[in-house]
Amino acid sequence: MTLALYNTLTRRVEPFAPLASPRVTLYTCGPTVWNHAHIGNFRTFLFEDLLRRHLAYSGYDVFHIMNLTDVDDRTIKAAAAAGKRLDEHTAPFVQAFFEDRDYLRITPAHVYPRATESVPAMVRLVERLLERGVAYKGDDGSMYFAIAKFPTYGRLSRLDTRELKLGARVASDEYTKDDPRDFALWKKAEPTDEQVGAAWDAPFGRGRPGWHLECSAMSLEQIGKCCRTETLDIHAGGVDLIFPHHEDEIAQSEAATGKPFARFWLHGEFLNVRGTKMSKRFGNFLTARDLRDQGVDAAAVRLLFWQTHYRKGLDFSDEALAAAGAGVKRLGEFYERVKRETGNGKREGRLADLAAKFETEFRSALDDDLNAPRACAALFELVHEGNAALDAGASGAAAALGVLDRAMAVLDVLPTTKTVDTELARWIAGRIAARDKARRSKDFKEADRIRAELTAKGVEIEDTPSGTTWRLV
RNA sequence: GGCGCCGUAGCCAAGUGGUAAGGCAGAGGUCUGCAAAACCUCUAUUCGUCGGUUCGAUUCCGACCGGCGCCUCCA
Repeated sequence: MTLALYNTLTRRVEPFAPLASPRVTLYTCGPTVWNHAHIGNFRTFLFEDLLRRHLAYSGYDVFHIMNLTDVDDRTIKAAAAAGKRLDEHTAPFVQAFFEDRDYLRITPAHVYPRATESVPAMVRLVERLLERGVAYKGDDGSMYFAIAKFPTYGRLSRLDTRELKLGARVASDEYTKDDPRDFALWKKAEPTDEQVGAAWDAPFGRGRPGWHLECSAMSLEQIGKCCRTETLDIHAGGVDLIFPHHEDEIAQSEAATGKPFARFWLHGEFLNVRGTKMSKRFGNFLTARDLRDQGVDAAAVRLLFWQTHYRKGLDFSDEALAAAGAGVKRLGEFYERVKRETGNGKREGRLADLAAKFETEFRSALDDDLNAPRACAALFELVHEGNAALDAGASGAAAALGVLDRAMAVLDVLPTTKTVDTELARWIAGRIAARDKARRSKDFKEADRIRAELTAKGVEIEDTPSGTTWRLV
C-alpha cells in the first residue's frame, strides 16, 4: 500500500511519489496577516499539518514552506485604517499566528518567507515574464499577465470550458487589460500604498506585488534555494484558492520557468457554521485564541477536524467540539492505562496483536488520500478492544505504546497535560489520604464530602484496586 | 448564467455493486460503599425523493427536491 492523494489537477486520487525521493517539497499558502486568522483558516493549516506529518510518518523528508502574505489589498487597507505603517500593523498578527499555530500543535514550517522580504524575487519574476513576452504594462501603469499567451490557462480550475459571469471581473478593468481575464502581476503605487510604506521601485515602475505573484516568487525562490528545482511536489491550500489564485500562480510560474510548477495540488474544504462557510465577511467566525481562552484543549479541535475528511465541509458547533473533547478524554485514559501496564508482562501478547492490526489499518487509511476519519475509527477500535484485553489481563502493552506513540506523532490528539504545582499536588495527596482513611472506617459521608471538595478544585478521582488516582479536568 | 461539492441513526461521520466503520449522546446490566473508568447488551431492515441499469444499488445512470462553494486578491 502506498500513499495516494487527490490531485485537483486531474480530479483523481493518484499514487504519490516525490520527484527526488525521499525529499518532498511542500508549499502551503499561509495567512494574510491583516488580522487574526480564524479557525476556518486553521482547518486548512491543520489539514496541511496532517499531510506533513503523514509524509514524515511514511518516511519522507519534507521541506515545508509556508508564506506570510504581509502586503496585499487587505493588509494595506487595514494598516491605513489604523494609521500605521504596514509592518507596524502586521507584526502583531504574525506573532499571533505563530502563537495560534503552537496552541493548535501545528508543526512549524521550515521557512516562512514574507512577501515584503521577497520583493526582489518578485521583480525578477516579472522581468522573466516580460522577456518571455507574456507580461505587459496596462494603461493604468500596472503590469498584467496575458493569459492569451499561456494556452493551458484554466487547466486547474477547468476554466477553459466556463464563461465569466458578466460584470464580475470585466467591467472595472475593461480599459486597462488586453483581456478581461488578465490579472495584475504588479500594481502601480497608489497614495495609500506610499502612505503605509507598501511601494517598491522596479524597472517597470514603482508599485507593489500582486497577491498571485507573491506566492509564485516565494515558492520558486525557496525551492530553488533548498532543493535546486523549479517544480514543487505538492502545493496545498483551501478550495477557494483554486481560482483565481492557484490558476494564476501556475500561469506565472510555468510561463517563466517552462517547467511544471507543482505536481500535486491539494485543496481542503471549508469549515462551516450552520451550513455556511466561516468567514470574516459573514462575522460567523471564531479565532484560535477564542478557543484557547475558553479553555478548549487543542486536542479536541484536532480530533474534531480529523473526524471529517479534509475534502468535505465540516460544520463547527460547540456540541461537535464537546463530543470531540469526550473522545480525547477516552483516548487519554487508554493511553495512560497502556503506559501503566508497560512495566508488567511481555512485549508479545493480545495487546501487541491488536496494536499491529491497528497500525496496518491506520497507515492504509491515511495512505488513502488522508482518510483521517477512518484512521480515527481504527484508533477507537484499538481503544475498545485494548481495554477489553487489558480487563482480561492481556500482555503486550509495551508494543502497543510504541504503536500509539507513532500514531500520535501524526494525529497528536492526546489531552494536554496540565501542569500542577507541588503545593497543589501536596494538598491533593493530603485530601486523598484523608478520604481513604474515612473510607476505611466506612465513613462514606466524609469520604464523599472530600471528593466534592476535590471536584470543586477541578480534581477528578478514580478508585482503582491499586489505590486512588487523580487528574485535573 | 458557467464550473463544482454535498444530502447516511438524536447529533457528528466513514464506506462499498452483495446487504451499513467509528465518535458523542441515550437505555439496561457487570464492577464499585456510592461514583469514576472500563466492559457486556441494545439504539439506521436502512443510506434526500422518484425512476432506470443489474441476479442484486446506499454505492452506477437520469430526473427532481434540499443545502453549499467558486466565478469579486477569501483557508
